[in-house]
Amino acid sequence: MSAQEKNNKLEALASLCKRRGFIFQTSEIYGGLNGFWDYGPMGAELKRNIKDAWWKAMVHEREDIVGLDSAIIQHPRTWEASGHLEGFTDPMVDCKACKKRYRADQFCEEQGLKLEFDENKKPKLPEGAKCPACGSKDIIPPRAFNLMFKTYVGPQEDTSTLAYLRPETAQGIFAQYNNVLACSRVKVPFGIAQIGKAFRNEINPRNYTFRSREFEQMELEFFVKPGSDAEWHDYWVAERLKWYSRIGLPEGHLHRYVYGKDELAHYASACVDVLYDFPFGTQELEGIAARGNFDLSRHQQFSGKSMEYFDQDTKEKFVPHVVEPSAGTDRIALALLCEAFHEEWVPTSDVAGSQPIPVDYDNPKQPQGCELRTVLRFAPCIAPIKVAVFPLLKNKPDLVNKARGVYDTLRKRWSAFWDVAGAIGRRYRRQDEIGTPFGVTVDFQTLEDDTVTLRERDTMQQVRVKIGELSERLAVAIEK
RNA sequence: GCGGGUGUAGCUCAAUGGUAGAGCUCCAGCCUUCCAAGCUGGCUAUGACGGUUCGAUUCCGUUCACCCGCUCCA
Repeated sequence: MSAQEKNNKLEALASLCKRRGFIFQTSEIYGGLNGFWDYGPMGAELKRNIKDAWWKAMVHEREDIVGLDSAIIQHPRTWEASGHLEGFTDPMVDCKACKKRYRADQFCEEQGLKLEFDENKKPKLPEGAKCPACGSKDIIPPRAFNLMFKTYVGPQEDTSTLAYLRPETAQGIFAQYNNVLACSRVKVPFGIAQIGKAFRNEINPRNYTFRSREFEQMELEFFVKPGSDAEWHDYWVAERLKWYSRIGLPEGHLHRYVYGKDELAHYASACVDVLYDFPFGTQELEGIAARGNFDLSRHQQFSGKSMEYFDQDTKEKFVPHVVEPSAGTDRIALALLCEAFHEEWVPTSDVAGSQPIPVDYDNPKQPQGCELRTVLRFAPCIAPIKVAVFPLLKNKPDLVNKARGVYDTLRKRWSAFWDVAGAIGRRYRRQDEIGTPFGVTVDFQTLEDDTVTLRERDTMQQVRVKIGELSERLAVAIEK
């Protein structure tokens, strides 16, 4: 795909997302706010389905993982212990002459120098630093920048009440590790799962919703016996890839990035990123890290509370090591939208043949005898609406009443959609655009034999099904 | 943060220093026996603030947002 083509595809997708209620710019009426996005009716369903699928796979279908929902604002000491207060920053420098930008530490190392810090811990360039590209010494000094959002707890606004919006949900898990252990009767190896918002004051939000300042994480901390880290890390990488396949991101469209030893944090023994081929590049959806006992040890040190685990079987006492699969809900939502998004030319006459033709974004010309169909091919478990119900004609009360009955039955079990407006073809296409996998139409034959047509989104094929068998038939596809 | 681009209706686009248009969508009605048909009617817009001007959507400035490149992404 050419760069232009990718750009056109993302633009077409963003336009659809707004038109059909998936994603809106936040505070749009006030001109928007950089790095923040809202989800409309369809987007809210989509995200909920992603989170439900994750929770189901990680918590409900397993015996060794329990859930947690910790506060967004934690005690500030949390972030001292986690290292975010100190190290959650990447000072940058710019060359005034050639406009190149560097990370300050890398900029210095490249010329055999070391980034210095003044008495306020503010970074500054050492003597003699110059731009490696053009040799200029006219460098904009490094700007220190902590990515945590600050706020104040209570009426006083001073350093005694300073607090932070969490930059990750994980630390809430570590901080409650003892309580969870005491109440839930879990034994190592076990995990604590959490879904929630996190906040990072990114320097440069980019790529639609990909890098946002407010985002949702789905994190698991899986506590294991020291020494079994590698084995469990491999296990979770495989497990997570299986999950992506289940929600409609096949392994062929994902990539694994295995960190080299020199790229790992000093306490980590392994890290694998799961990447997806977005139109704007191959980018991270999830990081799966083996973090040793760094986090629990740090909280033990900063809180003075023991984080040791006593193994009844072996009579050993240890601080468990942890494997952390940490996924971004919004990034997965965007990946699913990109993966599902298809525009195709569908034939309206024999001139065009019978097969739909995918749109060529470099040359989006309409073939003769065709019209455009936009369709989101979501996996049924992810689709915001599972089934739409239509009476064939809206001015025939018998059809409308009969269809209404079918709708009332189906909506008790799934998110369903009722539509009587316009020609039947138009109603099908509207559902295609929001990715509804099934359409059920009540026609005149229904009044005679109690069968309806069941139309499948991707193939547009229809089969006749007894109303009484509809639910079971849908369940097979939706709830697998 | 730097450089480039773009902001007009829900979407895609047009136009103009002097009444802002179209197509699609959406809503209502009619019609319609399975894939965006047709007819009638309707709602909706110059991102924000300031300046120049008799008059600014148009020119100028500032700002905000989005896209691209650089950069960054624990």
